[in-house]
Amino acid sequence: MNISEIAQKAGVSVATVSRVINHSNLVKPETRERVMRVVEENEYVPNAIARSLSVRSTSNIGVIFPDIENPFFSGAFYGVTKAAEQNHYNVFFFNSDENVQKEQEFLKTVFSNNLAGIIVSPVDHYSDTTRELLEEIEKRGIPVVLLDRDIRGGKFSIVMADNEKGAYEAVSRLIQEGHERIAIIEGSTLTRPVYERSRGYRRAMDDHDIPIRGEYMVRGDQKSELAYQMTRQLMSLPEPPTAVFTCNNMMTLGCLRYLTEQGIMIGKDISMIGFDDIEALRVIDFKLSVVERSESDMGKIAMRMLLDRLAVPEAERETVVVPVKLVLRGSEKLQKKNV
Amino acid sequence: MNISEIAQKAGVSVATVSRVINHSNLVKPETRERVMRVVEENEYVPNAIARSLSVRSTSNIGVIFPDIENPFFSGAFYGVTKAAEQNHYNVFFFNSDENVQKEQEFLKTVFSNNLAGIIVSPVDHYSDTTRELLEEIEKRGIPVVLLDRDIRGGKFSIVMADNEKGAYEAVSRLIQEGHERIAIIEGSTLTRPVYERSRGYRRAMDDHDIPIRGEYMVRGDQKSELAYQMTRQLMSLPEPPTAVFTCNNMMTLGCLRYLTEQGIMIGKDISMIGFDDIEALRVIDFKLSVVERSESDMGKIAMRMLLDRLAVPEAERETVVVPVKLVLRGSEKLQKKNV
DNA sequence: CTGAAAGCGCTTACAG
DNA sequence: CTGAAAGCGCTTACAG
Repeated sequence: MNISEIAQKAGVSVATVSRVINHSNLVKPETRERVMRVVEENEYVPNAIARSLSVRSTSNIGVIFPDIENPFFSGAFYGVTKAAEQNHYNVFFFNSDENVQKEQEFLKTVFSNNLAGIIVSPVDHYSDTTRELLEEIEKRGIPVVLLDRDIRGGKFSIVMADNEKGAYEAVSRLIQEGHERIAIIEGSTLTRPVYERSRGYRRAMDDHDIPIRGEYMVRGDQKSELAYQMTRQLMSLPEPPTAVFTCNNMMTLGCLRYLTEQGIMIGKDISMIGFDDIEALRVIDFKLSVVERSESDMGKIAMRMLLDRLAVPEAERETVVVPVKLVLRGSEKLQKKNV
Repeated sequence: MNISEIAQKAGVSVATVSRVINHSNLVKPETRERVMRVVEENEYVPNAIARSLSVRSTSNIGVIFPDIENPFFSGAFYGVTKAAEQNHYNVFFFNSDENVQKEQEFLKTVFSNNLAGIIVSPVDHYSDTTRELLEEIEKRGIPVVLLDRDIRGGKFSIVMADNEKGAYEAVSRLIQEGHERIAIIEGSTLTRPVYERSRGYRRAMDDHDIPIRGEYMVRGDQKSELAYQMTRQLMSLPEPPTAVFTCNNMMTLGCLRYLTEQGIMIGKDISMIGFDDIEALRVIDFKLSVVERSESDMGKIAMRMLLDRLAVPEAERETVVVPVKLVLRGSEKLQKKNV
């Protein structure tokens, strides 16, 4: 069933049918009624592909995240789909797997798929190629909104958490508990959130006149496995840290795995605060203190920003910072007083 | 940059350019070379929308899952995107939120978006409307693959876990540990996995001549919150169960939350086995025994089945059952010997 | 208010 | 091996 069959059955031209289904107001009420009846009787649904080709844009947006299995991203993705659905947008999803090449492959399909806009968490803060691709996309009138991560030298709309503040408060708290030997597991510095969390760490240390020791700043890659190894490295130091701040939830898990395997008790033998809450641990009342934020809100806000840009293309790029909250549950403390 | 500009620059017709980019072999090598050079110089990428309109199908598949934040589904989704990417398919994602209406809304967009195929975990096993929509979709030549859940009276390809066996083994194990008062938190019976897990429970009880007590079979809705309440109901019974089997990971979390809040120790005061592993608990060596399966494999297999159907449309519908594994970590036991 | 016609950017029988 | 032309199903100036 296509538009010309409907036109024929309703005894009008395809132009008129098109006007009716697009709610144009230059069509006589009786005509509209007649057409609508035929449309309903035949359960006619216009072909979105043909429409897209004609108007040269779609109601499809693209989302490119590095790791959909990370609860932060699945939460943010949920927020995006929710907001998209309410506004009658469809969403394409691409998993970049923390791989710049893949990300760029996906970015190149934006044009051929005529996407209306994209939401991206770029893999590599320093990738000029990604930045150029994103700029090219914007130049062609397709708005880009970054989520959580941004990119050096770029001037894009972005929604992010108050990373530095979260880290600052977490580390300050550890200091208040009497710690000086505080480690940070950073994740690759390729991302801005990690950079800001690292800065929060350093500022907290500086403000409390605690010297920063290079061997306490280790670098993972956002994933669990490397954080596990980095934790082993930290704990093998001649003078191991007495507290650890981990920069994201997957790395928190890797760190916990090592400590658990070694029988090092969290909140007893070592103190710990992680960035991002971990539902399963909260549920069983495992005393992990965390910096938390609302993932799904971040997704909704990103979609909202995209819609705004779509409505007013020449609007200013904006930066939205969502609040974080330090939730203390006990792991920031130390029972053995060996600090 | 479109096909006719390329044709002009290369001094050939658009038909020839089309043949070149589609790897048709009826084009002279020299011509092909000349065209390819122009294509590359101009970084020409064909418009996928126009191609779709012309060939009346796309390289886009749709995925409709009830809850992307559930690690089972985000894992399966990861598998789907991975396999899709390798085969140059894009994926649309819809979150049905365990809501039949939303699911059906999405299903209706399949035609207008010219999807090549869809992968679905239907919300309601008994929804005739959903079944009819899926049948309509197949009738129009668009293959449907169900993942994890199926639908009554439908005849679709499906990939699922060996649910009954998993439940049977879990419950049998609890019985071996000496339990007779074993509860099951079922989730809505609207889904087949839950139905099969329930059957595994009953068969295990029957095989060991343990009478099944209605008050021990309670019904959640796949989500955490209701499982929490059902656990409270169970534990408030005059004769509360001594062991619990939970039918999915979200319900396991809800159940754990209640027990933890009440200070009921898992593996000490009560025994427990859940369906689906929970990474965060494994990492901290929380002794939860579970029935595990590979989520991402299920996603990959679903995509593989879809591709097969796309390649051979008249192929038989198939059912793929992926294996499950009972992983015992201690929560199946009971330290207080009050069984 | 309505229709005829061109156009969106491709593909593909058909003819040569 | 190659091109002219029709067609995919819409939208939208243009003319009336």
